[in-house]
Amino acid sequence: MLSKASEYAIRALVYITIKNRDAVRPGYREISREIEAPEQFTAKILQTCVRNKLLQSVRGRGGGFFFDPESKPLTLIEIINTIEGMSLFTRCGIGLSKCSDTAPCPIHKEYAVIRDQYQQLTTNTTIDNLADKIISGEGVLNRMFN
Amino acid sequence: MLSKASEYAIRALVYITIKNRDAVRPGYREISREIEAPEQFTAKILQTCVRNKLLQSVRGRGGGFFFDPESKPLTLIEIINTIEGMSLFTRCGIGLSKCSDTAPCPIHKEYAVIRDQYQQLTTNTTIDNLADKIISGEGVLNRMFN
DNA sequence: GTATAAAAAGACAAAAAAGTCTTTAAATAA
DNA sequence: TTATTTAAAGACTTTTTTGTCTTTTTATAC
Repeated sequence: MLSKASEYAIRALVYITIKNRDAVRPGYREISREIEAPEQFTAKILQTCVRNKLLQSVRGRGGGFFFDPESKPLTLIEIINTIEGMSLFTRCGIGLSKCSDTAPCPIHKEYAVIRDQYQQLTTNTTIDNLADKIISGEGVLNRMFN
Repeated sequence: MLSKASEYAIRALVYITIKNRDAVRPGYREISREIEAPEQFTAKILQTCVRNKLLQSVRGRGGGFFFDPESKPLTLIEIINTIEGMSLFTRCGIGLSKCSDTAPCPIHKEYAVIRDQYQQLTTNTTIDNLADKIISGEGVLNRMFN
């Protein structure tokens, strides 16, 4: 299960993407309100994204967050890795420190299948994919858009 | 991802099962040592299991933990539910409070598939299944058994 | 230039999870 | 009966995660 920080990050970045498509650069107040996440905590998470070049920002009047239109699509796994690291995709299913294909825990194989599927999903899904679904009405972020 | 408490619980209960098959009722000191988990924390987790009737114990000299041989096989999901609840199997993939089939988050369907597979795995896997694998040498708990 | 509006930064606080310590209760062996 | 061994119980501590508050920096508008 993702940390709250990762969840907020994904929701925030989807929101930013949607607004950017209308040439708007939202600020963290608006973002946190719309994705229903704590304001300052959202700000801090977005700072982390900016520091790690997943996202850009401008300060001052009329500032806000935005994506470089030139940059390649951002995958969920990149965000997760930035916010909480990769342990979700590497950790043993029952917490053995030295579980591996050669010395597997008794649920290793079955767990690895599921864990790898999740890794595939987060690798193949981009923030743009999610934004598309919101805009097409296939999915919901929280509030409605207009 | 499971909490550490759930991981320790599963490992401890597998260990107890294996020892019980040799008519031995291990204590929490031995258990925690063998599964490489903190001693008192393991004791507390086992207490929770006993209180919730997943497991039995006897106090005093020669006491320890054991399973009622009459009781039906214990599944992983029962243990997880006892230790940390079911949120792992119900929570939205990006943390939306009101994500559902009718108002799905943009990754709802794909995430639900994986989450349900994990639920199936933990529902269909019993502590005995894991113990069997250890004994047959297909899997490893941590130290070797003899 | 000055006021204003925004993100950045960092210290701080609260909550949750993980882990420890000490005392009590219960069972057995002697 | 008494000593010993074991689990139970509960208070306590530490660490991690989550969240807040205050100040600083930077950009823009006037």
